[in-house]
Amino acid sequence: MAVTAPERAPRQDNRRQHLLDAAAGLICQHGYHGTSMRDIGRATDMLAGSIYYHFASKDELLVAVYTEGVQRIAERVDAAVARATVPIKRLEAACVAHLEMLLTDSDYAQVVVRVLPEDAPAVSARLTALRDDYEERFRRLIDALGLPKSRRRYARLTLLGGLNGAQAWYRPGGDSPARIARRVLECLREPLGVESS
Amino acid sequence: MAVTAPERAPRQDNRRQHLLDAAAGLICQHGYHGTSMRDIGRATDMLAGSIYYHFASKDELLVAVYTEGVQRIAERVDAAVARATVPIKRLEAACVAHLEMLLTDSDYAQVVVRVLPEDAPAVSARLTALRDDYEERFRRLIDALGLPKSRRRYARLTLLGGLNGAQAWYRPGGDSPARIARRVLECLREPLGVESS
DNA sequence: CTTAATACCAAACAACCGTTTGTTTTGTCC
DNA sequence: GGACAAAACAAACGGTTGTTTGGTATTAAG
Repeated sequence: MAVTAPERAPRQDNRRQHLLDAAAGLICQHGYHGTSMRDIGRATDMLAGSIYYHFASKDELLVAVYTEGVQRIAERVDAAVARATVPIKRLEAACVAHLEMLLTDSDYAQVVVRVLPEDAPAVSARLTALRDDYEERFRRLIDALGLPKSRRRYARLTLLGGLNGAQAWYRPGGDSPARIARRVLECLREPLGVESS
Repeated sequence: MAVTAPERAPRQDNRRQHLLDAAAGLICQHGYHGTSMRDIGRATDMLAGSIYYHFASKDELLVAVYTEGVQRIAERVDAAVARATVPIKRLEAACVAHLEMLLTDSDYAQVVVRVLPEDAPAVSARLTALRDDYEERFRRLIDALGLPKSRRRYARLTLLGGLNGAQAWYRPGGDSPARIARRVLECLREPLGVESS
């Protein structure tokens, strides 16, 4: 084999990660429209214009944060799920990992839940696809429970709605994310049951 | 009693309502930061500056929309609840009314769920108070079910999370809002139950 | 040492933002 | 019809937005 082009090694692009971190932190605090390129620049000690060396546009920066968010939370959930074998325990592990990331461990994950795809119309389809890709995991976990098919869809949507809703009211002093996750799941496992019909 | 000042009748201020309607529609579509005063002006055939005759600021306009949103959805929910007597049926009626308003009948209600109070820091406390005031109804409806006290809080949060989450995935062609509401509530009433622990 | 890509700065761009000001139109009462 | 407030316009304010452009150190390979 001929020695192919040596391809000069690029400098280690560690500022790009710095940019993503700052963007994730600011966007999850102030929302997408509430965060300006200059805000992100200030947080990374560079000028707003310089960001365009790393990302083509603000929308593309959002897509990058979103992508990393999905990847990070998916990784953690997958690892947690793998540690259990009984289907309901696997689902519980997923809920706990999901909420721990969402509420305390990752600004990235928070961006995925907080930023609506419609906030960036030019890339909304890609954002939606990313989120769907993640939520697919929960579909499979719930399928494994053996519920009647007609109930699976709503079990998933209610569960995720209940979990993600915690973002709106969670405060660090109260119940831990893991406890919240288990109690929300408990709501779906133990019937409200009282007087019938 | 002396005849008090006649107080010339103000013109019927129907443009104010027009403004509120337009603001509700635009904000629920594009979010608070995604809607400009000029957008609202365009939708009401007036100039952005003219809006300031009716509202002191953009934030105050949001508060007005929010207030009307809470009032409208609360009215409808209260009326629906009053038609039933059995506690679980009263809760079901509330869920159905809530989702019908949220998904099809009222841009105002959608604003209340979609706009985070932190989007307008100067008035966030007032927005939060308005929302809490509304959700208090669900607390009372769930209290009436006679659940153990420790479960009431999470039942409420999971239920509202599940219902409001529908805003993210609902599309007019599928299940009706009323059906969605009943199926979400069903998720909390019928145990997921399968293999135990 | 030359060459060239990397990774940034400095400055400007046009467009838009929420808001204010002064003026004009519109409607209603006496 | 003259007075007067309500309700709008027209135009600007200062500031911010996302983005572009041109230049410039830094680095590494040939």
